[in-house]
Amino acid sequence: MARNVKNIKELAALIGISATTVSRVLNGKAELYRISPATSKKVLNAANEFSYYPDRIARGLRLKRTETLGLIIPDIANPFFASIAKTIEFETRRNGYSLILGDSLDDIQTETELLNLFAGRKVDGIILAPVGHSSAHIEEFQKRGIPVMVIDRYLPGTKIPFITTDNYAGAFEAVEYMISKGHRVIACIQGLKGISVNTDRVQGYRDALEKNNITVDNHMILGNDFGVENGYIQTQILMSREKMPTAILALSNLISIGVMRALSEKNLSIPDDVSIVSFDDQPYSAFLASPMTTVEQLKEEIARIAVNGLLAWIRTGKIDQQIDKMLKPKLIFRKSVKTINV
Amino acid sequence: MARNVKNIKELAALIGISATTVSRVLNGKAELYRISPATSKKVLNAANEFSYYPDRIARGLRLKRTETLGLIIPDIANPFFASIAKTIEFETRRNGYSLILGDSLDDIQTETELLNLFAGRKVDGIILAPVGHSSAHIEEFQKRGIPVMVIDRYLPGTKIPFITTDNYAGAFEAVEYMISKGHRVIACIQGLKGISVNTDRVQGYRDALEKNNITVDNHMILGNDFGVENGYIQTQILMSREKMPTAILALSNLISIGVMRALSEKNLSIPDDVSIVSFDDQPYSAFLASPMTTVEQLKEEIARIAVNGLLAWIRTGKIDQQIDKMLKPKLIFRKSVKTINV
DNA sequence: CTGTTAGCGCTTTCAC
DNA sequence: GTGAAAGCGCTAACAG
Repeated sequence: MARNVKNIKELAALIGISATTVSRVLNGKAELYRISPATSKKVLNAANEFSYYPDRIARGLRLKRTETLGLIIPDIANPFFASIAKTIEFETRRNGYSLILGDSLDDIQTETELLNLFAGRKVDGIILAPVGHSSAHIEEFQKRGIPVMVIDRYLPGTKIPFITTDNYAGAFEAVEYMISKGHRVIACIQGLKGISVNTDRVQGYRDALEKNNITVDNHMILGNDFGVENGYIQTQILMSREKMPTAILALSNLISIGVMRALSEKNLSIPDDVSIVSFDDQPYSAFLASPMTTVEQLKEEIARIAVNGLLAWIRTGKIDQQIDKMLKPKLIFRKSVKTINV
Repeated sequence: MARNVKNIKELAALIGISATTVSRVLNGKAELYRISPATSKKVLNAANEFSYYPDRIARGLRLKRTETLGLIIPDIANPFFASIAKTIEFETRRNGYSLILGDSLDDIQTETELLNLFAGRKVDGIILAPVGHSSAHIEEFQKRGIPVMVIDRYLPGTKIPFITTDNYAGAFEAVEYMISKGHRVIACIQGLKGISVNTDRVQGYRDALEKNNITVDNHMILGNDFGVENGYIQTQILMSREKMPTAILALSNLISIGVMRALSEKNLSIPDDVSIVSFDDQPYSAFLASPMTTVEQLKEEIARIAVNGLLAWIRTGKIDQQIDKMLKPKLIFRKSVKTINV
C-alpha cells in the first residue's frame, strides 16, 4: 500500500507537473484545456495510487460554494421527520452534496441559532421545517443570499417556497369519515399552535364539522405540542369532562401514542370507548391494539421535491415559484373508528 | 437595519483598525493580547450591528480544524438510530461543533464512500455505526489521523473504541425469560450476519438455551437483515414448517413489525399462538395489539458517551482506551409472552 | 496594545 | 498543452 499524499502540490511534484494541471484533470476539465491523454492518465493513476482526496474546505473557500446543504428539523427522533431526513440525505448525496443536520427542538431560538450557524458554515442552501409563525429571521436570511426551502410547514405571506401536505384536506376527510360513522362529538388534539400544519388541520376539522351542521365546540380543540406528552395530558383532560368526545382526531403520530397511553390507563379501549384517527402513518400503525386509521403523507415525495427544487435554485440562481406544492394525503382505513348510532 | 458586512477586513476597515485585532476580540483573546476595553467594545458592537459572522470555511482552512463531526448510521429512518442521532446532534452542538450526516443504507460500499467524503470535508472526528465485519477501511482511516468512535456495533480485534449495548446479556436474559415461561422451541430472527450486535445476540440466545439443556436447532436461527421485510419473510417460513416455534426472539424493532405483519396475515395472534420478545423498546411498544416485551437499550447514554469521548480524543489527541463500554440493557416485561405447560 | 505579513490548499486568470 | 502567480477569508508569527 502506497503512502498517502497530503495535498495537490505534493501530488503534482510526485508526477513532475504543476498543481494547475492536476486540478484540471481531477475536475474533468482535461478536454477543455486540451491536456494530453498521457498526462491525464498519469494524474488519474497517481491520485488513485496515493489515495488523494482534494481538500473540500480549501476548494469551498476558493469557489465560494461548499456543496453542502443544511437540514433543520424540529425533531429528528419523530419517525415522520426521520423518514424525510433519510430521503433528503440520499438525494443530497446522489447529487454530490453533503448534508449538515440541525434539530431545532421545535424552538424558535434554536432554529435561528442554527440558521446563523449554517450561514457561517457557508452552506449552499437550506431545507427547513420551520417552528414558528414568525418568518422574519428566515427572510432576513434569504436576503443574505442563501436559498431556503421550507418543508412540511409553510410561511403564509412570504415568498419562501415550500412543499407540504394538503393538511386541510387530510383533516377534512378524516373528520367527514368519522361523521359518516355516526360521531358527533369529535375532539381535536392539536400540535404547536400558529404553525401552518396545525392551523390548516384545525381548519379542516372545523369546516368538516360545519359542513355537516355540527357546531364547533372550542373546548374540543386543545393542546399545543406535537409530542407524546401533550397527547397524554389532553386526553386525560378530555376524559375527565362531563361531556366526553366519542372520537379524537390526533394531529400527529406522537400525539396518538399519548392518547393511547392515557386511554389504556383509564381502561378505555379503542374503538369501543373512543374512536381515533391519527395523522402520519407509521410501520407499526397496523399492529396496534386497535389498528389505527391514519392520514398518510407522501414523505419521500416531499423530500425529493425539496432537494431537487433547492438544487435547481442553487444552480440557476433563481427559484421556480411554481414549486409551491401541497401534496394530497391519503386516508388509510383500519379499525380505530367504531360505527355508532346515527 | 444596518447593511451586512462581508468579511473581517471590511468590518475592520469600518472601525478603522486591523483585521487582526478584530479576529482577536471575536475569538475571546482580547485579554491575552491586552486589547483595550474601548477597542474591544467597538469591535463587539460593530460585529453585532453589521451582523458579521466569521466565515468558518476560511477559519477551518487556516486552523486545520473544522469543528465538524461526521455521523454515519445504517438507517436514520429506524427509530432506534433516529433517537441516537437526536442526542448526538444535541451534544455535538452544545460543544460548538456541527454534525454532518450520512446514511450508509447498511451497505459497506456506501459506508466507505461516506468515510472518504467526510475525510475530504475535513471533519474532526467521526461517529460510526459500522455495517460490516470488515474493519480494514476504518483502520486505514484512523491512520489518516481522523478519530473514529464506533457505536452500537463494535469491531472485534481492532483498537477502534466503541460504545454499545451488552447484547449478549440482553438476548440471554430474554431467552431465559421465555424458557421460564415454559417455551422450549424458540426461534431467533436475526439481523445482518457477521456484525457484532447480531453475533452477540445470537450467542446469548444459544447459551441461554444450552444452559437450560435445550439443544440448539440451527434451523431456528434465520434471517439476515434488520428490516421489516426480513421479519416478515422469516416468520412466513417459520410458520409454514412442520415444527413451529412457540416463541420468537426478534433481534430488532423493525424485525418484530415484520413478524406481526406475517402473523396477522395468517390470523395467528400474539401471545396466544406465538410469543415474542423484541430488541429495542419504542414509544409504541406498550400499545401494540399485544403489548410487547422488549429489550431496552440506553440510547441517550450511548450517544452522550460517544460524543464526549470523541471530543476529548480530538482535544487531547489521544484516546482513553477505557472508553470501551457495553451498557447493560433492560428487559421490559409486557404481555407478548404466554405461559405454557411446563 | 496594535498592525504587517505570510500562508492554509485550492482554482483560475493570464501568459507562453 | 502547460505553468506561475494571485487570491478566497481567516489566524498566528513576528515586529514594534
